[in-house]
Amino acid sequence: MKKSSAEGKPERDGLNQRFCEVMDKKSPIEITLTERDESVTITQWVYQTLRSAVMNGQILPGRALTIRELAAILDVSPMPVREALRQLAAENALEIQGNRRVMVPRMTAMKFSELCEARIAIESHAAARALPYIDNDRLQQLRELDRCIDLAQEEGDLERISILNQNFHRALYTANPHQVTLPLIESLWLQLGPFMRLATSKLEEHYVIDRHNEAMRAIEKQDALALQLAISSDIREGFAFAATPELLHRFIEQSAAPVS
Amino acid sequence: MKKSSAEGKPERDGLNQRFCEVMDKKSPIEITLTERDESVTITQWVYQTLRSAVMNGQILPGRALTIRELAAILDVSPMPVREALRQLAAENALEIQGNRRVMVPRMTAMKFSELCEARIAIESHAAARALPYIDNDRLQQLRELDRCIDLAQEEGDLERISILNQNFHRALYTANPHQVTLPLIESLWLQLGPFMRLATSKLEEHYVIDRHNEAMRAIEKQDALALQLAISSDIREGFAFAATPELLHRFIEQSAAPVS
DNA sequence: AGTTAATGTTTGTGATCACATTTGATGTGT
DNA sequence: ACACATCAAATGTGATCACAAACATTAACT
Repeated sequence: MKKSSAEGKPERDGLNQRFCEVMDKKSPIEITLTERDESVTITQWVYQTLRSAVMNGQILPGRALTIRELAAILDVSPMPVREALRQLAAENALEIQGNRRVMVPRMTAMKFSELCEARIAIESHAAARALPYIDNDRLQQLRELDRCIDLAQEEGDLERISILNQNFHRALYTANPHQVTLPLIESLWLQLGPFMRLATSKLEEHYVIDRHNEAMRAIEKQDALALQLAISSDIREGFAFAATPELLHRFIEQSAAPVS
Repeated sequence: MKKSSAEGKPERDGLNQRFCEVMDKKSPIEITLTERDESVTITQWVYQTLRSAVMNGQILPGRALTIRELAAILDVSPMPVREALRQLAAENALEIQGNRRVMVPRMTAMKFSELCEARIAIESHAAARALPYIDNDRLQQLRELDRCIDLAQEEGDLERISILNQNFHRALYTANPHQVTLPLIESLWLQLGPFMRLATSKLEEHYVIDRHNEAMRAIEKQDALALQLAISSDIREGFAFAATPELLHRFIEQSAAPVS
């Protein structure tokens, strides 16, 4: 089938997750590999893998991504990589330069600010639009997620906090059965990428008011304005660490490749 | 030498233009073909062609699009079609079902409403964010576009009105050099697709207040709220014809494939 | 006659090959 | 020593082929 190398390559045993690192001429690229479910296409698996890598900031901005290199890392043929890259580029997770080279877009302070404000504008809108559709089941689901987040916050499990926080927002917006903005919101999440993780890590320090509880009270009262305010505050305070231009600059510089 | 591929520059597709119609077992599919510039990759040309076809409502929703069929129509190999389809699907212009079949998503009254409200929320935000960056050049450019729209409106050139209207909005939002919402906005435009054209056609009948002029006065005064109001009104009144559930329903039914 | 099983066709997915363009290194000239 | 021309390796694009799953049609059976 797709196996062409006669070499006894290291078998993928029950280990659910491992790391693959390749030292290229440029900078090393490290991607978390997960077991591929046979029921999903290779392209989808590659897409999800690369998406996670971008979201987790495992690929540093400015680094040129080549199809063949990624194919070698993921141990697949170039074809699925090609399609996954194009899809991610269409979602603004990756950027195709004039050279037809693909890379993670570099972050700037202004762009970061714009992304945050866009998140606030769109997500508060999505929340208000979802409000009338929230039934008891959904409310209970949101409460459960909020509880889990609190739990994860006590344990300091940043990975879990980040994912659960996304799930909370997603569960809120998808209450609207005619939802059309979630793909746009997810695109913004992707572009904010590793900074969302930084946000959650800093959130633990400050441990501000639980805006999720505030949001739920607004939902119970069917108060759209209060809900929008809660969501806006949640997002804004999530990135409060970046309010200090100094800190923001440091994070951005950290992820910025040297100007070539 | 260097081509900005990501830029969707408005191409004058009025020159050599012919139609290609294919009668399949199902429903006929008719796509406007334009001359392919040699400096553009085939994939990009296919992408733009299919994108225009979707935007103009030349492909009726629910119709299954197959790679080989489109490849035959466009007289290219299946490969560029495959990539273009995936890209359009990532932009929510097309929808991939579980069957791995691709089609133009069907429109519903509620979805239409959600798309309009999303447009208003995001575009008024983008307008406000662009306001501080609008200089004299940009203002003059907007005035010129507004003038052209008025001209086209007198001539009743719907095609031209639609394109110029998009250009006006684009020119406004892109004044912000750190713009991040334009791709999201264009995704919404794509999803509204043929209805934007219907909107302009109906607009001619009513010929409401020129909201573009109102927007420009707001810009001159640097009045963000007034600008947001003008943009919101422009969008809402553009789809005012759909305010009547009866009319909206007729348009949607018109483009809805029979339930299979 | 209506439902189900079997079969031939179509379609998406993935792999491999060919080629033009770009990249990066090497060598040359002033 | 530095700028420029030259050349080889690498890369994206596009085409073609192979195959399994899905589809549509036909045949068989209750």
